[in-house]
Amino acid sequence: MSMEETTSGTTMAEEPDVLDAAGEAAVGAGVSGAGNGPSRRKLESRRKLLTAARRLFVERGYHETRPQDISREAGVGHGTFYLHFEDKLDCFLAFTDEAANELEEVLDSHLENVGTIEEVVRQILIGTLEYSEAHPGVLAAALTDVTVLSKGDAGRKTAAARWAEGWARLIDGWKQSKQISLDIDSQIAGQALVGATKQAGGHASRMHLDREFYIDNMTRLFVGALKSQ
Amino acid sequence: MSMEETTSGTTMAEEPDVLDAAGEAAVGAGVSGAGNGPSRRKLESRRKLLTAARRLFVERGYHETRPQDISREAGVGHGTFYLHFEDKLDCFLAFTDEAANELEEVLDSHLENVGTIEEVVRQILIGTLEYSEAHPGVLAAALTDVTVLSKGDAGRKTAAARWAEGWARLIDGWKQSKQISLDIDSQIAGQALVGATKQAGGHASRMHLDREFYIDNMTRLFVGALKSQ
Amino acid sequence: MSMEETTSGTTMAEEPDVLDAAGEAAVGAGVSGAGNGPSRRKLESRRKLLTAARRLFVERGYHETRPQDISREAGVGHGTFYLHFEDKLDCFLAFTDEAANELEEVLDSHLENVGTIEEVVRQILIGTLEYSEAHPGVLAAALTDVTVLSKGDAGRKTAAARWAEGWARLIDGWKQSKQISLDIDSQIAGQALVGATKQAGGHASRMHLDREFYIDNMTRLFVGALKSQ
Amino acid sequence: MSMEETTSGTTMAEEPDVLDAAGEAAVGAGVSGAGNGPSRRKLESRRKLLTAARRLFVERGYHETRPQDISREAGVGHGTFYLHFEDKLDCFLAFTDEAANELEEVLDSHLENVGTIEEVVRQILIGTLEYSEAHPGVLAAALTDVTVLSKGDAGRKTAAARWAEGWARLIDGWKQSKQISLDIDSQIAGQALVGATKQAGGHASRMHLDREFYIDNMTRLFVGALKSQ
DNA sequence: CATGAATGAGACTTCATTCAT
DNA sequence: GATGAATGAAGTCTCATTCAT
Repeated sequence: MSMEETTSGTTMAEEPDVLDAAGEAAVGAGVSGAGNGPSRRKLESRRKLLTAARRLFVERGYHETRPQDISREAGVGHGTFYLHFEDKLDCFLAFTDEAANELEEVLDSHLENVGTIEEVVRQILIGTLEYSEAHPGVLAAALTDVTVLSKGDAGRKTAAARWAEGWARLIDGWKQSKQISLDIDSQIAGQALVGATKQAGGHASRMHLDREFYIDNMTRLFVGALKSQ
Repeated sequence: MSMEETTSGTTMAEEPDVLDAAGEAAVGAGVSGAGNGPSRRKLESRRKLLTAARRLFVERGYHETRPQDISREAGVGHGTFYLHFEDKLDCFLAFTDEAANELEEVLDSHLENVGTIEEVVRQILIGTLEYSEAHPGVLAAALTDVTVLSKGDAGRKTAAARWAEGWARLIDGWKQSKQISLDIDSQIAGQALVGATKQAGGHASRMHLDREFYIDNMTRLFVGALKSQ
Repeated sequence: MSMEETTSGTTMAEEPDVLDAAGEAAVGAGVSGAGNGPSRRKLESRRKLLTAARRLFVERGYHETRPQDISREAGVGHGTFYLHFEDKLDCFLAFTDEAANELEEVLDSHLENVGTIEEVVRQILIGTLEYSEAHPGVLAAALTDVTVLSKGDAGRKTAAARWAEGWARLIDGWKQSKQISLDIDSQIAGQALVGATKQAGGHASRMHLDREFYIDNMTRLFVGALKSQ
Repeated sequence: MSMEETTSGTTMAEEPDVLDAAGEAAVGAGVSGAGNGPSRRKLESRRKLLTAARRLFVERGYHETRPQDISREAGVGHGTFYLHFEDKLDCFLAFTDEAANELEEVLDSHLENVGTIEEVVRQILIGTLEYSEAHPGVLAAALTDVTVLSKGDAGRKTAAARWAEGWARLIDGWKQSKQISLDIDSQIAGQALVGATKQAGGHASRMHLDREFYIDNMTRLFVGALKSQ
């Protein structure tokens, strides 16, 4: 399961690819050389903002979080926010993207050397649960649907869409290897599994369900759904 | 599958059981006699507001709809809104409740004389799709999660919760009649099915998927999930 | 010299045409009857805002005056401003319009029973000066050019344009009655006279020039210009 | 007609009188020897900024132009702006001054070997029009009144004031040589002519009036005004 | 019961200017 | 000298709710 990067209005490498080997040797005025990406300072600001944004979007939700709250939480000036993000939505999508990347990484690591459908499904559920426990509320917040809000950003993919596509790719693989019926539409199934995970996961978290119990149940449901017929 | 009425800050019969026998009685003082229910005039206002609210919540979403818009669309004064609803959220929940009632009615009618699990599942999906086509966007809007927003209304049940409970009741029945495994937790499964329906339904609608294709696929997935093991 | 009303985004009668003869007899809920213009209360708010706007636009200029300053000065809430004016520019144009109307009235009263070109010119200058002394700074502020700022309001006429048209109409009359040369273009001359008045008037005010001296000089210049050839 | 240089917060020769004999002398420390004027590098930056400022002030107006825009348009860093100008107003006044100098030069060249009042007036109008056509919008922008904005710069003369003084000097000359009446106040007349030119010129430009037509009309008006009585 | 004007906290965003590099 | 990231006060405008009529 893999999720590709989505385009962003203010995309930016999360970390400088390489720190200037010898910054002080730089050509002109002692700043960084020409053609460099964003400076270390700028990246630090962005990181602070993104961290603060995550905390607040998770705690309060999109609509209850104001850009100036994010700035204050990040310890930077109000205006700095708009230096790094076009607007509030751009910031939210950056948060969403980051969360999707992190989850993807966790899931990828859980999927090494895993064979059967059941194993894969179980590992995805375990990975998701682990991520949820390590970052409580992040997935729920990142899956918030803000498509209605988008104006020009309509092109940017939601976390849910990315996740559904990941499932769809797995399902297509299983169809090709004849492990599941060709009658299953990978898109529909992918969407359904994401929706089920989101809703049931929220329920499990609210109800403090037993971890094993939840995983076992969901695995059974998902495998049953996929292996149907 | 049935969904009970949820409590509302300003609950009120959706339709007057009986129209005032003598309309002119309301003209004079504008208030009907003591002990009476709400007057016809008041009910008409509420109906106009609720109809307008539905249209706007569906078209624009919760956050993009202002009470003033609802009042104008309803053709009543801005202040009238607050005679009928405690606040904007109360109005939204009234809309949500109404939609859930309508869907429940449709589903109930689809479930008369239906026997096998597969038939039930298929009829629920068909009923849901029919409702969605008759009232485009209403389900998506009604399933909007506003739990973050609720202050004192935390007790009111969301449409999704009501729907999940409906599924859970069905599942418990199937478990009792040994049609499906006792290992399936009805709460988890109910939540999962609702989540899957919501997400995949939105996908199908966005993609204009073929009706039969969607129903067949979803039925297979759901039945497979429930009959697993 | 007369200036017609220009259209406004939020045009509104300055005063209620007639007060309801018997307001308490009104049909419905005891408010004003159907089809009425704005209520007395609303007109009072608008008046307070317009008076405050005038004072501030005159004292500080357009760019240095904020809507919330106007609201505070008017003693109404910040939001009330936007109940009466689409935006700051709309408010400025309302001020501008009002000033033009007032000046027009003064000039019209000065132009009754005035015959020769010289008399007319002198009376216009005197009237303008009187208005300027009665309302110091208002003309200068109202003649501020904000055309660059307008977006959709491009159609609204500036005070300067209205004034220039007034001159042009007079000039056309003099041409018809053969009092001045047909070679004079009334539009160009009208614009030139307005520009001259504005600039020289500002100078006179800044320098505290003697009233008679200023009027005599300007009259001579204007009459000379018009009677040229 | 001549206009003297006005004092500026960051006055600086418009062009280096002599280019640094040895450009490489500036490379090393980036600062030329003690007692030298500004280095070539600095002057180049200032020129780029002033050129960009002119374009933007003309296209967008004072308030719609931000120092950052000017810097970007000039291709220099945002901070560089403040190395060359005290603030935005200082930059605007530098632009204004430059435009006034250019116009003055054009007018001076048009006034060589010109005798009669009518010839002088006509040549001034022609020169102004030529300048306006060569630099569209520059005069209008440079005549923008920013006196309200000035804080400590109250002493700096506006372009309009300089221009009016030019006219006044001419008028005083004509009075001395008895070509026009001694009753004409040169200050008032100068201001009036500048105002007339500004307003009517704007009108002509907006309406795309015929060049000859405009010049003829204005000449007649101005000469008539000056020769009055 | 109905109205719609009024409210004011607060939303999002900009921008002239400073300052560390 | 030059840079551009950072700043935060200030700007315009909105909107859920109240209240006088």
